[in-house]
Amino acid sequence: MGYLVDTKPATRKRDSSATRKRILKAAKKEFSKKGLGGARIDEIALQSKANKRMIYHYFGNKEALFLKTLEDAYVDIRSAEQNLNLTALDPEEALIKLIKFTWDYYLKNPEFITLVNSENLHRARHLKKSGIIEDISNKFITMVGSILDKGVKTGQFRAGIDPVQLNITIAAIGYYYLTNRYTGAIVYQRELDSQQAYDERLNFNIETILRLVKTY
Amino acid sequence: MGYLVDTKPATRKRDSSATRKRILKAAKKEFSKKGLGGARIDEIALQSKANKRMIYHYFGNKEALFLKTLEDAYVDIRSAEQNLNLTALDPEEALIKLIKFTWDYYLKNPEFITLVNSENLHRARHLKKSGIIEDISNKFITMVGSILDKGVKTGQFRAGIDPVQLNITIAAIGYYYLTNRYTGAIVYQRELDSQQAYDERLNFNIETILRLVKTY
DNA sequence: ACGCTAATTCACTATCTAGTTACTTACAAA
DNA sequence: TTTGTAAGTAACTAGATAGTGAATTAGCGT
Repeated sequence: MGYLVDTKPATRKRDSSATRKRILKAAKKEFSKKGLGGARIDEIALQSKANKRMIYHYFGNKEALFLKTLEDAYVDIRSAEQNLNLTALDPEEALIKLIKFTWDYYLKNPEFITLVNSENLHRARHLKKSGIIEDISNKFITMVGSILDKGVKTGQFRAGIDPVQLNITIAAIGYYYLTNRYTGAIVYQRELDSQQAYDERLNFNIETILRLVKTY
Repeated sequence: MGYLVDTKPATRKRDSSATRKRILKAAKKEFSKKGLGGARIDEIALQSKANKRMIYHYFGNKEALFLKTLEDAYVDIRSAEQNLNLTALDPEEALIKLIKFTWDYYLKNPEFITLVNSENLHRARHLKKSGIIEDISNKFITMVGSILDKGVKTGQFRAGIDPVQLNITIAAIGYYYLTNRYTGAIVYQRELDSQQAYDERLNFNIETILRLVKTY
């Protein structure tokens, strides 16, 4: 009866990289849900089905695990941005694509926002120790700068816009809406987390940025 | 020698309202610094020089204390906004004044931002139970609406701008910059928390909003 | 088959932490 | 001066929590 027996190679019972991944996945969820202070190592161990001892073995301590989680989050968004290939596009289209991408990324990866918030609560004291962030951020900053330059040359955009301020603004109008949609719904007395509300906000954001940069 | 003795009424050794205030002040500091999960009741007791038992006596439990802290923060910013008397001004001036006020308030009351962030991490589950926020927010929302209406009548502003979206945007471009200035300094590789950086950001924000609403 | 190394487990600790029980004391009204 | 009440204190608990010591075992190269 051997021919009915599962013959695929038994999944490794010992697999450090798989365990690391499970831990990081669970850590991302736990830290983003409860913040650094509220997160529990025992919960991460439980959710990742890893022994708690392994967390300390691979990552050292809670704060180091938090930093690694954060670094991974930044690496992920920055590499997704690079894949957009914005520099090849018409500047206005490139800008719209960037706004949409940023919005969609925040919407589909809510952990990114809450992790970053948590880190800012601690005044970036973990990220300051990290070397990798600066490297991956460099390309991203120059990208928006070259979109702006191109737009100025074609006469579509005004001259003299600070690309860093623009970048911050593009992030801000999406990020703030999404982080604060829960208290926002109470303060503004309006449903902010339906698909329709999201669509309206994205359109408003595109208009905000285009009016800021375009020559009319 | 009696005439040199301190004759003013001895400060009350028992003063419930003073104790409540000390507790709330310490709670605001602790919650805003470490978030709901990271805050420690023992630390609040220590900083407020109140016995821990009094915290439970006056506020019930940690989460209820957090809610009260948050409510006070909202009451404070909303009443400050009311004192601006924006409706009497020229619409463009009113808008600029609101942008400046919002920016300055966030800058001078950093606890507001971190408390709101903490509450949003918990999906506003505390504020949802609060009745007072909706009441104080009402006037505020209509205020921006009437500034916009007035501006449309005088021909200074475009018609059809959603006052809630505008409001969210005004908050966003200030709030995001300030919450995220710590990770932002690393990502954008630029000092974001100097007085000069603040001034530049405020000017950029005013331009962003005016370009969004004005007819040219 | 053997033995080395790294992955994994288990049991443990010291400390912390939200919340409580039971008590003491200051103040003010009578 | 007495006395009821509310303010305040101290000591405690039960459970949680980050982190560790030491043993066990799976898989790999030889």
